[in-house]
Amino acid sequence: MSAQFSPLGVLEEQVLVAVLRTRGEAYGMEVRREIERVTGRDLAIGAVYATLDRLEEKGFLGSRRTFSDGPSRRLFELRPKGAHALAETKAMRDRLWKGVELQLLAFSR
Amino acid sequence: MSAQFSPLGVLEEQVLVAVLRTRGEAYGMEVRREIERVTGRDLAIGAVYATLDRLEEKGFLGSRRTFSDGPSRRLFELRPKGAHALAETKAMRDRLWKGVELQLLAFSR
DNA sequence: GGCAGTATTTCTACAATGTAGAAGCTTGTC
DNA sequence: GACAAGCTTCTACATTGTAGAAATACTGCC
Repeated sequence: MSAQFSPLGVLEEQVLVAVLRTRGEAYGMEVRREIERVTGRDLAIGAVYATLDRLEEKGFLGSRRTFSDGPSRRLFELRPKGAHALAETKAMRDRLWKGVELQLLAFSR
Repeated sequence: MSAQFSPLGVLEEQVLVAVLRTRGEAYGMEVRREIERVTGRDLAIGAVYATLDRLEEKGFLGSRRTFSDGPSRRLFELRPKGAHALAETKAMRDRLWKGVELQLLAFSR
């Protein structure tokens, strides 16, 4: 029997999206900055790396080192498996939220 | 200095939305069924109650017991604080995803 | 070459959230 | 009162999230 899909965690999702957003520049510090820019959260850097590591272990991300210029970086890139997880997570949530937004607004009045 | 906003967890959000979706019928078993219907996840019932409890502790939900007909239920309702957290969580994520959706599609090709 | 400063990653320890399943309570039925 | 059905509570544990300090490597300056 097939294991059912389990959605990404909140930070996992944020990190994965930030990797997409920073295409080609997706290394730890920059991912952290991107999340800070977009969401306003200033995460501890350890939180970001821990998550990047876990996503790599799961095969959602790949990484390689750069040596060329400046300090060596660990560049991450999205893998198909990660793209899939991201899409599923989003689809699941869209289904959940469908029609609820208005209700939430109505509630807030 | 004000503590920055920290988004709801995935299950926390699902439970809160399910409470909205099942207005007036939002008790543990029904919330579980609603999440199952919409997302396809069949959660252990313990997971749902643990989350409901935590959300109540935080003041995001209120609950009261029903005695009238059939087995006694614990009915939950969204509180303003919960509605606020839900809206913030959604807004933060919408900002994050803005413009990325297409990129994700492009990636999948 | 030694030093200070900057950028980045790694490590360690812990807190919060998510998960599962069994046990317990109530009500209705026979 | 024994049993079944529906719902909630409890206990124990796994995964994810969080923080900050330590380590590493490069850069420019003297």
